Amino acid sequence: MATKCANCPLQRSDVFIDLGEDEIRFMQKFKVGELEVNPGTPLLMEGSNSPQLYTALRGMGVRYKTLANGNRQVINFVFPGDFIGLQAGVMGEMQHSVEAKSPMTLCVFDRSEFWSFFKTHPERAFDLTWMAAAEEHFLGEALASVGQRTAFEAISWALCKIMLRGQALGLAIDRVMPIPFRQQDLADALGLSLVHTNKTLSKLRNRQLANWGDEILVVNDLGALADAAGMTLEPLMKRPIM
Amino acid sequence: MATKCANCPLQRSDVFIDLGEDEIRFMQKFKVGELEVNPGTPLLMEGSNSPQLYTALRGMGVRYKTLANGNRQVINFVFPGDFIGLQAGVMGEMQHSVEAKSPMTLCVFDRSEFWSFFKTHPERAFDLTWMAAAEEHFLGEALASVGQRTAFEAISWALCKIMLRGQALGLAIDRVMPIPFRQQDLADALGLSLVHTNKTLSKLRNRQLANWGDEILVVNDLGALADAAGMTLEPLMKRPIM
DNA sequence: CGGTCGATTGACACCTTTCAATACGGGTGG
DNA sequence: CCACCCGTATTGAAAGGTGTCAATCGACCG
Repeated sequence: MATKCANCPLQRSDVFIDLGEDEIRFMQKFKVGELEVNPGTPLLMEGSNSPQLYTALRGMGVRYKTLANGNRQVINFVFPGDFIGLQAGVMGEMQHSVEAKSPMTLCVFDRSEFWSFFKTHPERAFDLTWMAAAEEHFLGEALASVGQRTAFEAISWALCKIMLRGQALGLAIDRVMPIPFRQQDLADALGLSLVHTNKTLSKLRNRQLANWGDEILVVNDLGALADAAGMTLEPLMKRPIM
Repeated sequence: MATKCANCPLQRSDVFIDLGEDEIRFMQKFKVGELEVNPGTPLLMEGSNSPQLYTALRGMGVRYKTLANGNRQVINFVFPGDFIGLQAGVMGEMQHSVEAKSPMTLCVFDRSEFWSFFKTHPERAFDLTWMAAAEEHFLGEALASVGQRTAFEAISWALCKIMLRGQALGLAIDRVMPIPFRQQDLADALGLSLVHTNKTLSKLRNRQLANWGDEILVVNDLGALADAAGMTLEPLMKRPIM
């Protein structure tokens, strides 16, 4: 049974901006179904022209690009509340792929209705643009991490970011957060080799900054981790959801 | 005297989608003036809440972030037609700075009118979202370059990208393009040291792939350069302008 | 029980960074 | 007109962070 938008589980989290009644009705009309997938399932492929757009309700995944030489660049990690397919919606085709890394539940929208966002619901269109700008912001930070930080700092930064989102979403219970990613995913996100990523993770473990193993991330002192990353902890902004 | 939108020089380039008459009238109302700046002038600062948004009419610049350790990450290069300040427009404040690297002419818009895009001109709002998505796409590619390519490949990629845009915009005359950037700018964009950037550039020069010096970039064989970068040359999409 | 996947480790090669020094053009003040 | 300073580009040498190669180990699974 598809979840009703009125009962959207995401609305319970206070990192998301509350939708008005009218907006909820509109999204409900827009929603064509719900999708449950297993880890490893590809949701969108680079170059594809998918008729479907998604909002992640539960579970996690990765966005990535595959290069000519076979290398993979993980663009970022997908968490509940993330909108998937914006590029396909506005530009016609995806520029990266999206794959589930844990069991996921996704809200499915019909792309052909996409334009009606702009025509009839300007607030929703604005939210969409907001999300695009937020993504641009994140990618700018990621670029700075990959470009300017050492492996140690970059990994600290990434784990910090993940934990922050996890806490905001209620996925982290008291500094402990389950994450389905592999070390290779993190390595591909930061442009590091798997081996070096592994060794750096164990260094973080030795220094009691972060402990990631058995699909579980533990961070005792977020502040210390952020220091190690050379970043400043900023409170997350409230975000809209689709 | 400020240029009239009806005579917008950008509209002459065929990389940009033609605006309808109504749209031109609307943009004209939105436009509050024109700004001419010298190289080195900061246009927007990270964290600022600028009341002004811009479209680059002439000249080039850079977007960049400054990290806690003082390092600088150049997010990308600004060319004519680029919209500057989207983040401030939708999220309230800029997440990166923008600085002119050559003399620039900018179209100035009033941010307080920003919302009217969405309320009264859904096509314009859509174009804005399109541009945000395109930027997201570009940043994804940049991330892949910095993360997965060697210095030699990354620099080839960057010069290729620059030349492609230059040609599309008519800034490149027969494989020759003036660019006001410094080697340090490119180094900061790709996460490389200045010294290594310099040496890699001279390697490109030796191999007759690209010659950048005296503020001029010469690329004889774009295909060969793209090969060196391990990228595939794709025709630029037509883009909207604001 | 063999086979696969992910995590871990050690050794070694090498791409990049850092440190230093030189060169060259443009601007400025004496 | 010349000395001097500053930003940018170049080069050489040495140090070091990361990548690559290889082997081991534990957990899960048919």
